[in-house]
Amino acid sequence: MNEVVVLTPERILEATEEVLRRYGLAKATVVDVARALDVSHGSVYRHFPSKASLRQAVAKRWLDRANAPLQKIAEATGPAPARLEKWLRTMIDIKYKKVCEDPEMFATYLTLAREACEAVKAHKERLIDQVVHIISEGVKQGAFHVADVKLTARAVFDATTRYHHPAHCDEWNDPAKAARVDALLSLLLKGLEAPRKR
Amino acid sequence: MNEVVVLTPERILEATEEVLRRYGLAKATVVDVARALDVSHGSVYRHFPSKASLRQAVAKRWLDRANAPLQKIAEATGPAPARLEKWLRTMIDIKYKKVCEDPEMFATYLTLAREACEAVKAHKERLIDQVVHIISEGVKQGAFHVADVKLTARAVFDATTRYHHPAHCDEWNDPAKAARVDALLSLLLKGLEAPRKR
DNA sequence: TGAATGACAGATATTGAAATCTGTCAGCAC
DNA sequence: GTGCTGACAGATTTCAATATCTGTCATTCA
Repeated sequence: MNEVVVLTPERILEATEEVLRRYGLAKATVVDVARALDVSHGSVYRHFPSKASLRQAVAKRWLDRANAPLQKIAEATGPAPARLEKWLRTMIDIKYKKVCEDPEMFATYLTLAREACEAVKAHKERLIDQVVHIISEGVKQGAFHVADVKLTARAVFDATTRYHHPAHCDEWNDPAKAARVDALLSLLLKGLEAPRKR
Repeated sequence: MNEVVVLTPERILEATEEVLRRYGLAKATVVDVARALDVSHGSVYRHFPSKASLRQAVAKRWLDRANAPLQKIAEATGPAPARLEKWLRTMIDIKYKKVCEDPEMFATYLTLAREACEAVKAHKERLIDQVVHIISEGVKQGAFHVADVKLTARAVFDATTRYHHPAHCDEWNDPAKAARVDALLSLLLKGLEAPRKR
């Protein structure tokens, strides 16, 4: 129907990511995004009220993409301990791969995420809900012995911070990383599986 | 003997801390330090080869002071589980108090620590050695069941990162912090105490 | 009528000249 | 001789003028 493609938020986000990739976070301007789309920068403001909101939307997209594979694991069936371990390893892997593949883009998204702290909070909550889901199934299965599932899920998430929080990404190249992750996960799973007494 | 107090590295460090406190990291200059001591800035360079080395020395002093109370706990006697818990809680408290009492100074030391990453590494190693010490006593006492003490000590240290690493200090005001720390420590201690099978 | 434009004001970033700082060293004082 | 000074060169930071960007809106175009 249209020869001229309509300007949608989706297309703008696409273009914004491209511009961020090319120019980097500091140099990327709304004018650049508009130029990439061959429209005036005023048009971009028709879809996003501010540059900040545009950046937030990009951050949100990124977080959503990172979330998808984890959601799948959380929703799967089978013994909870193995699933929790897989979930944690996958989260650690996703972050590690992101930073390896394109460290500059990772740094860009990191700063973006800092700005969009509300979106990050929501993202974290979703992740913790997934852990809650796995752990509560583990309790039902009799594999885990846990007093407060929500609190414990947070504890598991917190305990692995060192390996999934971007603040620590420059330590993810430690050659002993694999062994250290193994030790940590083994300790956590032992703690979850131990009959409760504390 | 001397009416004029001699210029020692110790006095220079003292003055440097004072200058950092007054002017902040960005504005503190070697000239300021010299002025505070009422000497020429050339004299400072007689004791420290560069501004960077002076900063590193200040960072090291700070880390050493933070280390002292923990060292004491590690060297104490008694049941290892309680001692480990106390050690971890003390580490968490020390950091929290530092950031509460004087957030600006904390930020200053944080940046200083970033620059002196070698000193920080050494500091961390000392801390982990303390955890190793406590855990290995726990194993001797039959309270802990652990395959690789060193690796497990690192795992415990890593697991608590969220509550002692300065990168996360802006989340230390969470009202649920106490409950979350409790849950985390309880999980870790359960993991250490559980008969090993993994 | 509804999307897009482009000129505009105020905010933010860049730039280059001037000021300040770092690090050195010949010389002074004790 | 030992420890300090103060002048100096080169590096870094500051500051203010200039350029660019953000966000708005009256106007255009289909």
